[in-house]
Amino acid sequence: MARERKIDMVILGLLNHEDLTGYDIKKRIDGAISFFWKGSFGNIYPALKDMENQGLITKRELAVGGRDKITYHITKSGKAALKDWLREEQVSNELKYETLLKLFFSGADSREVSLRNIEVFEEQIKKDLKLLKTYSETLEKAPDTEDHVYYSLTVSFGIETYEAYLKWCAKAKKMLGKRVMEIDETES
Amino acid sequence: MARERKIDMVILGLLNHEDLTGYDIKKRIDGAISFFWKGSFGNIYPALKDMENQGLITKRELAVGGRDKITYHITKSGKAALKDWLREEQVSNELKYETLLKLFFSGADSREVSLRNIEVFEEQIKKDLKLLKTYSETLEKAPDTEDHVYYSLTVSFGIETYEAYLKWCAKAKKMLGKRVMEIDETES
DNA sequence: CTCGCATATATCTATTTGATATATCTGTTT
DNA sequence: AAACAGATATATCAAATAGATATATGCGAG
Repeated sequence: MARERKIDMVILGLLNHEDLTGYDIKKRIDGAISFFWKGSFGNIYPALKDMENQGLITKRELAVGGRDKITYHITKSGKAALKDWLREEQVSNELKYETLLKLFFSGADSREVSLRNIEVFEEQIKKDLKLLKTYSETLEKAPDTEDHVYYSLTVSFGIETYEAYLKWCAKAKKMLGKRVMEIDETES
Repeated sequence: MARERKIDMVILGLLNHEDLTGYDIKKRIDGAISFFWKGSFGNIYPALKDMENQGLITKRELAVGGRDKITYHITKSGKAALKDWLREEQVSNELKYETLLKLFFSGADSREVSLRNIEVFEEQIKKDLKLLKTYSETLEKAPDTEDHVYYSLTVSFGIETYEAYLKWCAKAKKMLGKRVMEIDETES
């Protein structure tokens, strides 16, 4: 990896909206963002420390009801770093789909196993698509602000691709299922 | 991460077909597989060592023309491990798209910047889609074997999703472009 | 014959992942 | 009011991955 810590940009992007604790940041990432990016405490907390040292964010320790709580705030330098990143043309877009990996090597086992793997994938996608559609419906009722345009575009990206996945699932099941039938016929 | 090293399964899947060197494995991963999985020397070579110790693969040192070359061969135990993995229902399917991350935080900059980011994405997808279609054409001319079915399914997955991406790009550009025009009109 | 590129193995650091440790706060149940 | 489950909150650890680099040989073009 090396060179550019992407979690920094996620954090800056979130703090650009509102001050947050590390825990809050994790919750935000686990929401709508999780469809295209992930984050864990294991990289959020160290990143917050580093970024504070670099002056991209500032710390505010609060004792809310006797409980420790560290809120972070984006600085001017942090906002500049966020903009610099947005304007960088080099991006990394990667798919990491174990289902496809399994399918690619499925010659090592029976068609039933491949079909089951496609079904598992299909079930997951259907569930996620349902969730995305609730996001979409909520958006339709919300006021048409500038931020909503971008949020809405990422949601529609998810919906379009997941619908394409489902179409592919149907085709794949048909292709593998047909052969299963043909073999059945030959065997009978 | 911990728990299950996925690179092991990629290696077993490849070795299930033919004996390969670490370098060969890297080349295979950088081919069609790279659309849904990645691998680096930094995890391939250590994995090969570990898996040999575990008895999943065996080493064959060859001195081809005085040059060192270590070929690996899958064992019965390795084949069993590959099957076990194929039959495991729990999978991890993740998208990691920096373009969507940028779009999500695009409220921090101008519409021109967002539009440019979508264009960069679109260009990359068009290039990749072209490559996928050459894979697809090659496949059509090839004999209709069992392994080709699975390879063909992964290729068609890529084609379908990339076409959905392009449709979304057109929609997104329209949505952002329109607003740019509206602002232009207000300003003039 | 030498320059550049492909082959080949290997290692290093930075980063990410996933799990876990620790402790407090809050709401519900008995 | 005690007991408990679950959410909040920070933090760290080991394992895995990414990306770069080091090193050396083979091979084909000019």
